[in-house]
Amino acid sequence: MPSDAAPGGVVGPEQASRWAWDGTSRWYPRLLTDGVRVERCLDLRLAHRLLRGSAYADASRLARAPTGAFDEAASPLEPTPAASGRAQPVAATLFDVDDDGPGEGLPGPPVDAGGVARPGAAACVDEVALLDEAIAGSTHPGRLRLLVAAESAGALAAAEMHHAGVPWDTAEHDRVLTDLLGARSAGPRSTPEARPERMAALAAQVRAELDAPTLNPDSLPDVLRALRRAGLPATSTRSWELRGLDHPAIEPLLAYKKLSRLHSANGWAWLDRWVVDGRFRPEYVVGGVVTGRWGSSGGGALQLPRQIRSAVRADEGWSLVVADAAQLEPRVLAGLARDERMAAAGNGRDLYQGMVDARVVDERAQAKVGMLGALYGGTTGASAAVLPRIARAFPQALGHVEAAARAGERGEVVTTLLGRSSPRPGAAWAQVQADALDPDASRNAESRARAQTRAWGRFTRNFVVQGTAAEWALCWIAEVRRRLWRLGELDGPPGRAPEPFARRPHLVYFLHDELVVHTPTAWARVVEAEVRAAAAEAGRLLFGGFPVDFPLSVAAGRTYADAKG
DNA sequence: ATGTGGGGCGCG
DNA sequence: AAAGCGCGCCCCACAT
Repeated sequence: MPSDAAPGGVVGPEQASRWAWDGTSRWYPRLLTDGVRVERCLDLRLAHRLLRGSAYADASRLARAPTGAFDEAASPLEPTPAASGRAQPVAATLFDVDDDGPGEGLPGPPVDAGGVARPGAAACVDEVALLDEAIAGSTHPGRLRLLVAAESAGALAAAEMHHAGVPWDTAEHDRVLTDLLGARSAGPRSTPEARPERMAALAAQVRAELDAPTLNPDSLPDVLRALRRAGLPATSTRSWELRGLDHPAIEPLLAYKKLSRLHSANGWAWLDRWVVDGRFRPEYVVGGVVTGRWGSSGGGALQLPRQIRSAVRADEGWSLVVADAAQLEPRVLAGLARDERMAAAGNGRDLYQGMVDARVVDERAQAKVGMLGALYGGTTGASAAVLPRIARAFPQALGHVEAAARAGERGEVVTTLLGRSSPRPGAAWAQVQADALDPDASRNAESRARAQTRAWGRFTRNFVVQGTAAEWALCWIAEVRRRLWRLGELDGPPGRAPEPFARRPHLVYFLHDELVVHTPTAWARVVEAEVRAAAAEAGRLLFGGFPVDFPLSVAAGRTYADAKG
């Protein structure tokens, strides 16, 4: 169906229809371009990938099915040829569903299978049945339904954030760059002359101090050679290693590297390429990370350095509400492991401070570093030193991640709360293990195998926590999205945000445990309350009545930097 | 010329 | 101060 026949009557919040399509990123952008917002969907590709890999559904027909169209990543549709002035046919299939909440049921039979489908409307219908069967026959149907619904809702949110864009103050960005880097150079790109003023000056200083007139400070071998020639025991050019060296070239070199990073990653070239009409529009890749976190492609959306966050600026009369979940991963672990003492330490307060108050550790910093060590599998330094105290205080929680690590070391699969399973180690992994078992194996082969085993254990240890935290975050963003839309439209003139968000608070940025809402300033307090309520709801969806809470730090401001305080 | 891999560093 | 997890992107060096 052409986009002007897009589902006018089926997308309002009072409607209960759900799109089932082979890729939200493929179909939703053009609906949004037409100002159409979809309340709910089932993303068949995302669901397929999740369910096929889930240990909860490993006995399903789906788990044994040969790979097919739904195993590949969704490719975006070709842009509509401008000349035709018409949208391509929509291949998604519309299903009628009961008015149940997310996770309470997959769509029923199709009532409208319109248009040309790739992989085909009929294939979509079959796929829905296959997925439904896999869920129904799984060990945890409720969890998998929730996961599929949350992942699909996340895909909608991701497309909407791309559509709305992050409001960007180009002049402020330019000011920051000029401030730090000095005047922009007029020299041709990819030549030393292209370096901004301050970078060029620092480069000259480094060359002088190292007596290396042609040194390129961007070249590792160059820098290493020059440092060695100056009698310094450098083995790399990592900042923290350089910091330990005593030589007049070090300070300008470190300063150069810092500026160079800003210039190359988020400098004027980035601004020209990624900010259009005052909006930064990154591509989010839902489920792009093994653990279920989102990835991004283009513009480094998930690595916006603090230095330039003052350039993220709400439109006139609008504000940014920035919320982040405090100590999300340890709290998720407390819920996952049903560790009541650990949950209690974080109840209504900073979890790390709670650990000090409960005399688990002496200082907040110890709590933080020790907890990170527990989550990541740290074995050295200050982290390892406090780990035993944390293990004594929270045996349930620590036992949970230890068990995940041991399973990984045995080459087994581990699974998040809602059912995302870790990949199995690859063929290379097995080969290294086999080599070590060979009677003639060298010391080297054995230690390589041991190191690899431990590394995979650290991966699976972290997987269950990071992955479940990602599930909490998906539920959070899905709830926020739903609640914001329910607030309705503000009276008065539309803002600069594109329809359908011109008069509505809307999500513009998401970063693992943090989100940003762009809202008319008059609504900032309301938005804040909704974002908090959504976090509480996410906790209930994952952990039911288990008493673990998820406090947020929330602030409103004109810029991202202001709101972060 | 173009692709690939590693070092390095930004984010959580 | 980093380490222990997960990413993306830059530059350079080196392969083709």
